[in-house]
Amino acid sequence: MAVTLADVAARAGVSSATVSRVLNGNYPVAGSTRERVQRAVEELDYVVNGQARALAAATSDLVGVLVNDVADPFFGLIASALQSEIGAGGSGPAGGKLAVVCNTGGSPEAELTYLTLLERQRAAGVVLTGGAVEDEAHTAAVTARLARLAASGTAVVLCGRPPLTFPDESPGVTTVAFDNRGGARRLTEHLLSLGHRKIGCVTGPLERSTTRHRLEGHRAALAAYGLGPRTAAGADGTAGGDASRLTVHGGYDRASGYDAALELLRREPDVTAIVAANDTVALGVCAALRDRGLNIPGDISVAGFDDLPFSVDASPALTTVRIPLQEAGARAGRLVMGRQSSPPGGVATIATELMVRASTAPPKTRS
Amino acid sequence: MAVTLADVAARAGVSSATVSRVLNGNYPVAGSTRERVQRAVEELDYVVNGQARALAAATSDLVGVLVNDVADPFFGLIASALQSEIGAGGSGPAGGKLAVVCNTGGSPEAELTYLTLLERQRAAGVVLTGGAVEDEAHTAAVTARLARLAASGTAVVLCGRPPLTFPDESPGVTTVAFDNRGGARRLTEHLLSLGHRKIGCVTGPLERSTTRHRLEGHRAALAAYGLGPRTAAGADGTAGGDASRLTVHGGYDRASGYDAALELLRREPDVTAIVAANDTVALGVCAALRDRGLNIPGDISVAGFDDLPFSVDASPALTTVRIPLQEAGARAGRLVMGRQSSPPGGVATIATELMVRASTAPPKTRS
DNA sequence: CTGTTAGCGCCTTCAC
DNA sequence: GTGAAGGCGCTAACAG
Repeated sequence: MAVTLADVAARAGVSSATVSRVLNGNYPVAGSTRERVQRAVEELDYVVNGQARALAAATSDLVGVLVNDVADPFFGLIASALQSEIGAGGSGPAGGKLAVVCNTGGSPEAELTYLTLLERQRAAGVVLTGGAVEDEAHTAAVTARLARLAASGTAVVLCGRPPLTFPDESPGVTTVAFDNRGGARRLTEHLLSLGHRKIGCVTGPLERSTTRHRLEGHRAALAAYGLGPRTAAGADGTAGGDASRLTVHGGYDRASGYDAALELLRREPDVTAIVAANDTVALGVCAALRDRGLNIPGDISVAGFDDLPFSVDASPALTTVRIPLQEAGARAGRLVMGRQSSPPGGVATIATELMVRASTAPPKTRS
Repeated sequence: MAVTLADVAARAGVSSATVSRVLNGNYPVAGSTRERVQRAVEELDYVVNGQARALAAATSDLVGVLVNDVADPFFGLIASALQSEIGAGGSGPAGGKLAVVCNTGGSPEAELTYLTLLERQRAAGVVLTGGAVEDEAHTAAVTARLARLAASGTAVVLCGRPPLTFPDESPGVTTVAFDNRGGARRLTEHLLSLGHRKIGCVTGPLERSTTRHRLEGHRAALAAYGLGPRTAAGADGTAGGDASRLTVHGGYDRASGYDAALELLRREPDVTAIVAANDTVALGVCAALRDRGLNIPGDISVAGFDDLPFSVDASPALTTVRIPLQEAGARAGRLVMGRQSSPPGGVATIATELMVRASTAPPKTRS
């Protein structure tokens, strides 16, 4: 079948150990011998067997990357930057790993299943991206799994999800977190400062950390303006500011945005602005508003989140909160490769930036 | 360190061979023994060593996916569908492979490098996506490499690139091709039928097969309308239809579209329509036209290609050619897994569909 | 500097 | 049905 180390050794007239040394280059070998070996390798078109090497050396060339869906630009950008970062570099020890991309679809079970598959492969590292599902049992399961991976030498990095707390001392799991809360707060403050008071909120799935953080930021901004949610008792829903009535939950997809916008208009026709769960959802919101004959931002302002590439080309260009996803992905890549030291406390928080564009404007003055 | 088969065997009071048989389930084992083994596995939190298994059984759980860039929705959609297809299914033999995503950035060298890395890993399959670089030496190198991979049992699938011709009998390399030529032709015919005669063409990188095919389709449509490129001799550039002057090459990115549109307007201010290399480029074209104060489609019509998700939300909604990328990716996944038989001739051509939306309209009548 | 010798952890004929 | 033994291809001590 395939040519092996022994074949090369035979052809070069040396022992297989010598060939191994030449290949790995981390051991002194005489120049003439080295050349002979290299020639034999070329002539035989020899390609090392990574699995055998991995088994013998107890190393791995694989790094797992868990994403909800690579087709979603949010994850695509992270995965791309990450892959480029770990794939580059020499074919030596700390360079040239392969990225194993796993679509979990946001399913906790899939997450655990892939974690098992990666553990099977004795992956050199694992990166979990995107918001976490905030279910106690699942969090515990993931924590335990990651602790085990880390303990067995797998580098574990969290990117875009909140840090995990481990029972024992931190097993070296590092986190690249996004400042979703701060970004959301600044975004809502921007709308408030424009004069909006009835701000609809189309959020993501209830159980995800990203959803919660963005919602918290939004509410914090409202509260600072005295528009916090009132206690349910005695609330009659007359005055503006009823946070729960102005909040609609949905998925992180365009269709959810479309539906949620219609629902919002039904509940509160006077809404003057809508903050969406992310840019994709915002596009759905915009489409719904247009279909209703509403002008953006003339009649209603709309804002997204993430600043995905298409946002600037949307109609109108979307006001949003920028997350430097490629930087984050690259950083996660460096961390998982051990090319960059872990930040103090094991958590690096990536700042987010408000991008004011054409989809937000002061509310229409009442006619 | 990690718990091994032997540990499980010891705990269950059986031989390691028996444990192996229980795990793989492809051999008769007594019910009681099986239960004992399974309990031991659970109690010890045993996870098979994929590398050792791969080495011993000469199998692999890895499928390589070469893309230009996963962050590009075109590739992201293919990769996503592919991953979901191969990742699903039981953890048995023909189910549950891991997708190794490799960003080549369109570089021939990177392509070969990753092919080597995947060969190292003895990948179960390899899928090359997107247009090929049409360089003779490189094509030969890739062909040789793929022939070797295929010969050694690796399933090789081409997705979105033209079929390769192998010196010997076809080594079972199957191709999922896109009808770029037909799609481009119908798109340009659409513009011609609207009355356009000076149609600018912003194409992709010269050396890529996708670029060539789309350009061929475009030119075929023009030729059918008697607007083919005139022979250089005696051409004075007066009449419309000078294909080369109306064609600008660039990359497959937004910035290229922006620049190319400006260049096109410089060369030929009377252009009434522009077909772009793909949707991303089209967005750049639209941005440039807007910045020039031109209305789309009032002053100039613009069309894209691929029908990426954001195209429908562009301003105005983009007329484009739809390629069912997820279907293609899923099919490539099934083919590489051997779950679907190869099409006759080894080539399946995916049809493309013209999507007429708001960015194209009849040309403005001369004032 | 180079060859020899053991395994890495698992699968897979063979016997029983 | 189950155990014993050999080997997958390579690396890593250990001698020399």
